Amino acid sequence: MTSEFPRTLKVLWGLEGRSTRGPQPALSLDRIVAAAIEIADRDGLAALSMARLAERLGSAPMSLYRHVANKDELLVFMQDAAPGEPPALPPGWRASLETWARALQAVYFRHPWVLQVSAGRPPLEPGQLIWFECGLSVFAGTPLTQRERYQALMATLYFVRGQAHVNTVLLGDTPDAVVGYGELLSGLVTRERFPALAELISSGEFGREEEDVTFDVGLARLLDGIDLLMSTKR
Amino acid sequence: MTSEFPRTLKVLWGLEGRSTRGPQPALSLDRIVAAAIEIADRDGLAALSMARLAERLGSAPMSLYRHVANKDELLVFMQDAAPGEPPALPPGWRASLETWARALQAVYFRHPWVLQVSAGRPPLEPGQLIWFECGLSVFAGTPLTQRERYQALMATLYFVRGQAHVNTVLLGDTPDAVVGYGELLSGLVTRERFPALAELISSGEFGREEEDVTFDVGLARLLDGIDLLMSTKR
DNA sequence: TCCTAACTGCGTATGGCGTACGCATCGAGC
DNA sequence: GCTCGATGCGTACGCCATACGCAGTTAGGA
Repeated sequence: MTSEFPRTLKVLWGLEGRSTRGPQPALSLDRIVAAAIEIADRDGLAALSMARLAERLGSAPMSLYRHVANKDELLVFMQDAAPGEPPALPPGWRASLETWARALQAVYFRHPWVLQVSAGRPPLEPGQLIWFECGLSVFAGTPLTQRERYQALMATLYFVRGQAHVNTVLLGDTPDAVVGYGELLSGLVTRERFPALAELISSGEFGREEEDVTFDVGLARLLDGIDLLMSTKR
Repeated sequence: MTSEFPRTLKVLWGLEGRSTRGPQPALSLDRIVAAAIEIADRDGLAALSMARLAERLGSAPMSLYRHVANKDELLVFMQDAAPGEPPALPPGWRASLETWARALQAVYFRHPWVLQVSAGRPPLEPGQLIWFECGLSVFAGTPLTQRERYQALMATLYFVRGQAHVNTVLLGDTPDAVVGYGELLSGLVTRERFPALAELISSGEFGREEEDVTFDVGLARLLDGIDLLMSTKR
């Protein structure tokens, strides 16, 4: 039955039998994945090459392929390991879902490259499913149907991923790139072509916040909407 | 004043003067960008190489660099051109914002690679600002402050981008990859380790929808939340 | 005890990629 | 007709993933 699983999944779920023959391995999958995550965290996914990874591990590039089928498989292993354990949930669905969303956002900010790897299929890795399970458990005891729970969780996931993607992958995590943005923008935005945008800029409330609360405000709106659905069913 | 703009922006906003000297250009920026978008649409961003692009245009790879500084600049030009014109908005903020969100979603589904290019800074391209302007104009006449309008629009943007990213970039647009997913999943998900997930699966309402309405349902929840904010201020 | 077979590490080589550099050619302005 | 900037592009370089095969190591079976 487990023979129909691809090799990658067998390894992830610990279904792979291993013989003890041969020399003591100097490399291990765990060491490789940990080092790869370190590189991707610090220098970005583009800086992660098999050569650089091998260099950091003190081995030759081709040695990695004894433990990893190819770079894509390595990315799957990294994606599975990066999120770690989901958070402990407080009582109440709303506080729980907010906790889940903030914890997931923290994962994406710690490991922005996770948002750049493509799985090509729905998640089957244990690291992904644990988070999915944790998110679903939020709705235990609520009047939502199974379908509605799934939809509410996916809406939250979409929002969190979108926010993290825009603020880490799209814009980069360097606030240096934003210096001079206001000047460039006002040099391009005319009141005739961009009336609403010009009004936003001239209101002075655009980008002037000490801390970006857009995530909090948007998440609160989404949770309000889910709460409204729940209250109509009680 | 316009001299402080980087070359890329000057070209995009039509601020670049061009001399008429020299031979008739066989290539043009528009042709290059259009062909690049075609390749990225059909075969994905990974399949877009300068060599392949030149081949499609019937020229040599290095000829492209007379019109484009490098591949990153080409991606910026593509990103600016891909969205096209924003939609015409119906009356009413809610219908307008929903129209804007659906139109944006359609853009991301037509050009999934847009979600994979990194700008590194907030948007300054005219093609991006037009959509931003259109989105902001939705809130004209509502009681929301400028900051609240910005936050509501960004929340919608996050949701749309997140949904599109998960369903095109992360999962791929090939539904073939989903066949056998349910079998693999139920082979891995045990009721002990994944109680909520197991209940969702056994409810039979997981992935059984003829058409995925998760986007519509989630968007409705978010709009409900924005509506609630608005009604408290009236 | 020794053989054998599995397993590890890795050197070499190939094909693709982005692109720096420089040369030949073209054609409008003087 | 000369000039000078613009265009097209051939060559070359360094980086990338990785196919292939060889050599060294070690536990289990004879």
